[in-house]
Amino acid sequence: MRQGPTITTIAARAGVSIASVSRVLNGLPTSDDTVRRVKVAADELGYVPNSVARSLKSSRTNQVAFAMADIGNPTYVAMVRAMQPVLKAAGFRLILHSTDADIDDELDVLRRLGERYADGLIISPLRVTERHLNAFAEARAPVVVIGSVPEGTPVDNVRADSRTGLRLALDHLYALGRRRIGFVNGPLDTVPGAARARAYADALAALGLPHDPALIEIGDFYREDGAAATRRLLARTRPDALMCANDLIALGALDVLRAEGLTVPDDVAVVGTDDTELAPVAWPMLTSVALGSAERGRRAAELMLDRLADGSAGPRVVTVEPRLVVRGSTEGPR
Amino acid sequence: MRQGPTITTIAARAGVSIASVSRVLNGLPTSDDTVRRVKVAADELGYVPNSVARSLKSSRTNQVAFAMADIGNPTYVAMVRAMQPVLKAAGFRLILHSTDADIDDELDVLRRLGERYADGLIISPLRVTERHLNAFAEARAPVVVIGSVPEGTPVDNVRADSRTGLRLALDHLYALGRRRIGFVNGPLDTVPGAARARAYADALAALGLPHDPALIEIGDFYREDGAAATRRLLARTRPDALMCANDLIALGALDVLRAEGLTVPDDVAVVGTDDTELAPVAWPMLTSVALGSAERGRRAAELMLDRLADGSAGPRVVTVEPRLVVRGSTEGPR
DNA sequence: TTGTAGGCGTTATCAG
DNA sequence: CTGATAACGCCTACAA
Repeated sequence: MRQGPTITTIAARAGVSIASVSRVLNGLPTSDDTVRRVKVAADELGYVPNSVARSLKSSRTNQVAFAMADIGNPTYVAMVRAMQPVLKAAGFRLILHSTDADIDDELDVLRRLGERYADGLIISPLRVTERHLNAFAEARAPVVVIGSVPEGTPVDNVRADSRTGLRLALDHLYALGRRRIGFVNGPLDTVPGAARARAYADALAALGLPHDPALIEIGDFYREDGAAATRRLLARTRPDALMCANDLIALGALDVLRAEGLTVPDDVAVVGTDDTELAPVAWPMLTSVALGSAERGRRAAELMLDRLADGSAGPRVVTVEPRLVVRGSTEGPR
Repeated sequence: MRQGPTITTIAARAGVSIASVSRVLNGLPTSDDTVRRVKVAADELGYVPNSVARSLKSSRTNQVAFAMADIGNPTYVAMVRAMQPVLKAAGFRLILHSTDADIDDELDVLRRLGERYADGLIISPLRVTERHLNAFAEARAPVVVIGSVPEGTPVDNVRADSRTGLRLALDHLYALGRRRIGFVNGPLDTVPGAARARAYADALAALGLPHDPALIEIGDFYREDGAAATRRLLARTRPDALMCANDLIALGALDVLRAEGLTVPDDVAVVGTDDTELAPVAWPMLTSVALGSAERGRRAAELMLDRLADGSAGPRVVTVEPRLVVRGSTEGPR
């Protein structure tokens, strides 16, 4: 763990100037003899270039940061997992920020971009406030947002298509003969909560089903909240299907339905959202709307790399196609 | 996204030298007037210090890297999640490396520590080879290894205690009257695979149960492999309990048992290992040996911070206490 | 082809 | 208390 050699060390050892060392190391035209001596010296000393010095000179860190609410959430895990190989292949390291969806924390991450510790930031805020929009505009490095932002926001944007996603799910339930399709959503002031509320209403309308407020319940995005919300919903009405705003909520719904002695999917079909790794673990396995977390992560990383290669293009919007993954919680037992 | 101001910009604006600016920014004794002028200028310009330049000067990056096989694995997710707040509180950023358990990749990460992009590396290799040990010795920055390393390896080390963990599990099964306790393990040339094989044998011996090779089967650490291994095992013998080397394997076992028409836990009790977030999602909920992934992550981060604060101490070994989390897959159907 | 020198943005030392 | 100035390690004109 001794101190590493620098080009100065190598220059001394090889009997050449630091400029020559730098040239050899960067493959610039140099005499064969010099090349040989430098390579030998560098090899013997186990030279590894100092990336900090390089960054200071080049004002490039080869690091990209990703900020999300909670790395424990399977959706973000899927994103990270998909970003990683893209960034790595391009020679970038990935820095992870967990913000607990705390707005000040998120703004702090954006402000700190000014420290230039990363070349760009991919961020997936649960809520997008006015302050976020300001911070996006003021950001000192390229920002890619996962989750919809208003038209005209000066960032690249990767969005899910909840609208089509819920439409797929409700069509599927309708085709199975379900007509009283409940909806257990997350908070309406979050990006996904708001989007999914609209999407549910639209899908009902498209099917010509009535929009019955008794069939809608709201909790937070976790299993316990989903369970509690489902309990409240069941206390006042009896759906034949439950659309859930994410997989954790759906797990909570399964818990409650089982506790109430209702059979899934015979009595009540259940659909989750996000198609996380949890969906095929549940029993019955959970039918879920895949909003393409992995692909959103991948696309975000690609947008970032594009942007870093050529900063001039206008803000781009990429929408990822949803897919319905049908499993036992809607298709019948087993 | 304009270029950020530097202390030079501020100095000019405040009409003082860059030295004074630096002093004010670092809270060193300065006249009130200078302080005021510098702060105003810095504020107006939205100054944010450049961390790269700071790093070059201080040879500290305030970054810690974590290398693991696959961020999709819930065990690593738990570690990352636990490291994050510890590092963040100490002002460190977290860099993530996913190596796919590729040895060359892991060695590369170790070698690149010489680039000084991070102050230290936490690594959790699935296999620890001779080359790893060499690389640990040669590393240009502090290394903390999660997973056992041989005595005398010059790194801090956080280990799980599979031995006690499996002992807890087998005692539990024994107490429930199970006597034919099968074992579905992962590859024996991995750190956890080897440890768990020994631990299983020891636990059997302690209970005075015979070590029957027919009850042991090996696959990889994934659900499909666990299912296949369980199928092979059931084809030749009939256990009344299955100990599984991780939760994914246990899920595969549940799949196969269900398919065979066997009831869990009545016919066969099932125990997983790692107590991941998947355990309480399965049905029946999975009893699992918690080897403290989160705590191992937390402790590793703490060891790293200690080490960075004071490099002189000898290599330390921390062992995390296991815990058996009992759920429906052993205790009876709810 | 090679070496000298300046600069990336900070911090820290040293005179004044 | 303050300002010049020299590092940190690297890259790159520019000059030889």
